[in-house]
Amino acid sequence: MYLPSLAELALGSRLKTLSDRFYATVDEVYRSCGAGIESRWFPLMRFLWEQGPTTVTEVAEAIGQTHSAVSQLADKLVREGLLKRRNDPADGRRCLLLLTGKGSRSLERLGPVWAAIRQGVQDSLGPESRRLLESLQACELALDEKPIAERILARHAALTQSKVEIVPFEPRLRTYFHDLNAAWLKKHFVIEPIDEQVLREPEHRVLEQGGAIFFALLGGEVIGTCALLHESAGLYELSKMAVDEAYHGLGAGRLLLQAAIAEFHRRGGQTLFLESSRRLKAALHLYERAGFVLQPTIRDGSHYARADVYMIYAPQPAPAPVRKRITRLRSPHKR
Amino acid sequence: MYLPSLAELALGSRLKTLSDRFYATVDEVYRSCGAGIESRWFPLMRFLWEQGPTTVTEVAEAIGQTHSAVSQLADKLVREGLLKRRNDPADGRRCLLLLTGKGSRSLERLGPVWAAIRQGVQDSLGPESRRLLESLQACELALDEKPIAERILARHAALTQSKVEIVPFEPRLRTYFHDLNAAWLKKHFVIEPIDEQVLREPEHRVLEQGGAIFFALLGGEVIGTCALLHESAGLYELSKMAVDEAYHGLGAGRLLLQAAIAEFHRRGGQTLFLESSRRLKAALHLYERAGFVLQPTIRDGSHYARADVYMIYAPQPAPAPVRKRITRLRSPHKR
DNA sequence: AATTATTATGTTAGCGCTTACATAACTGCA
DNA sequence: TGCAGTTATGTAAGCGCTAACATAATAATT
Repeated sequence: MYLPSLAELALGSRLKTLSDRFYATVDEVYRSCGAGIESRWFPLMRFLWEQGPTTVTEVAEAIGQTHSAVSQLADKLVREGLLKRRNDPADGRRCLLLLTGKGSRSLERLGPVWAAIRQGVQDSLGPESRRLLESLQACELALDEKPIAERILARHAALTQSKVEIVPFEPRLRTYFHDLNAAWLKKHFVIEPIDEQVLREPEHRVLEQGGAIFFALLGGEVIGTCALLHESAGLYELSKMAVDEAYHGLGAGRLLLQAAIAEFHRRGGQTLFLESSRRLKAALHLYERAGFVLQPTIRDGSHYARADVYMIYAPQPAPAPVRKRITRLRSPHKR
Repeated sequence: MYLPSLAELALGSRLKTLSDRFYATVDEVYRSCGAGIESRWFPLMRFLWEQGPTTVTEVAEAIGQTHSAVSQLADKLVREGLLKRRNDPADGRRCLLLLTGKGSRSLERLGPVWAAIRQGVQDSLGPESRRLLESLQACELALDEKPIAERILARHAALTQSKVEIVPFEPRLRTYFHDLNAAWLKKHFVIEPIDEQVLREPEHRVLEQGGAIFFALLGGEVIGTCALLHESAGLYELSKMAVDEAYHGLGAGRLLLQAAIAEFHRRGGQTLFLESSRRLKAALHLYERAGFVLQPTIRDGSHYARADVYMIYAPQPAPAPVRKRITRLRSPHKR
């Protein structure tokens, strides 16, 4: 699934889809049971059933819709013979909606169906059912309290001031090194044993071997990381580069690369390479712009099963030296 | 709010509303930031940005939409100049969607906006943000695994077999006596001190005073309750009647009333009365059908501030005696 | 009483999406 | 090789809802 990776950014889309699925499910049940009503009619009809004749606007507020929606739905239900409209004697503008005998009778027969729906949903979702309802209510309250747009714009104003900051490894950030990398590895490939070792013991596997690790911070939050591995004298590997997907586009990747390259120079390195995969288009683009040059072969003795791209850092316009032994490019895993 | 009381029955409706609110919020933010894109375009564009040129169907699957929706959205984005369509050389049926330069540039500028959206949502929802996302994912997985409609229909088949069952008080059910009543009290009124006492200590306040309590069970689950209070010699009060809103329509209310009335007779009671409120239309209707008759006055020395209806059990067609002292009917609380 | 707001509702155009269908291109098997 | 089935996509009609407007009744103010 792609949408979950976008977290808060695609909530509208996911909620809509889920909503449609619930509507469709309930409609299927109603059809199977010969209920004679549709899922979208339910809030209106149920409300009238409980509360008796009610004006359009009151219903609309109760069921969280616009008055237009209620008015139009009412027209349709009148045509179906489930509803009547009646003028409010006390106020000529108002229009009372009330169930007809047929409407009431339809609902009265639905008791067992509703119970079954509740139980069926609970069966399917388990304890998640309760949690979803609680989250929903909390969100509704939060939205009512203060429009989120305000907070977002405030955050945006703050963000355009603040910059992504690059810091070196600290023990308390170790877990981020693992989690940020595990996210993209799991999404696109699998976590190979060598990955797990490096990610779990960065001090031992990276720092003590003469490498370095950097983190990208935004407003104190860790949003990305990358490692410079010391392979052998003068030979370094750029690896374990990861930026939280929700924070792509802030330039964190570019800054991490720059930091790693600066460190490579500071340590007097001679060759800096990286291995990657053609599937990671955005990353490859980033590497190119930072001065890495695509090699026509994969690296001899590659560390990773997923590697089908080999790049060498060569900031000068002159291309980096090409290795003699030519290996056939592995084709990317076909989906 | 009315919809939350429907719990699992109105999920579609609530999710839809929430979805629309998120869309609207994000659109407002995009407009304020001059982003030049709309919230509904985001999943498609972001996906193309990350993955490069992709066919319509692949995009549709990734972002959880139909191919038609993607195709139509693509047309619109092509008109906006953000997208290009290109024929797949390898397969003449396919159509690759890819961002134009303008499209890519629009997205590249959005990094800080996305970060602000994430942070803003988290600010507003607090820890609920994470919980909502987790619940969402769990629901999506559950729906994918097995269609809920099947389970609901299975439950429905079982329910139409099984019946609502009425049982007397047991200590282990004490909490239901409280919770079921607290639900409607809180929804329509407030919990008065006398309510709290009776609900918290039913053994002391009801049973030991010569009263009785009944519960309605459905498939072992407690869905309703009601109490018969012993007021004085021969005088009983029907009170604390509550049925879980999601299980209205199964006849639990009627059965509870019948049980209480039978108990009243068994104990040789002479008068059985109840106090209620005009706002509880459905309940009043139920009382009438069970043989209670509306009195023109409220009860002298009423127990409850919310009471504006006084009914006496008089199963014969002959009306119950009317008290002498006439008190003005309190008008219902105007909303 | 006359006026100006406010409130309640219906109406219209349009958006986003779906379903159902149509069409074209590809695949596999006899 | 040819034909049936499958796959990828576009198109049309329609649904549910919204925003924007129109209208009428009521409430508030002068």
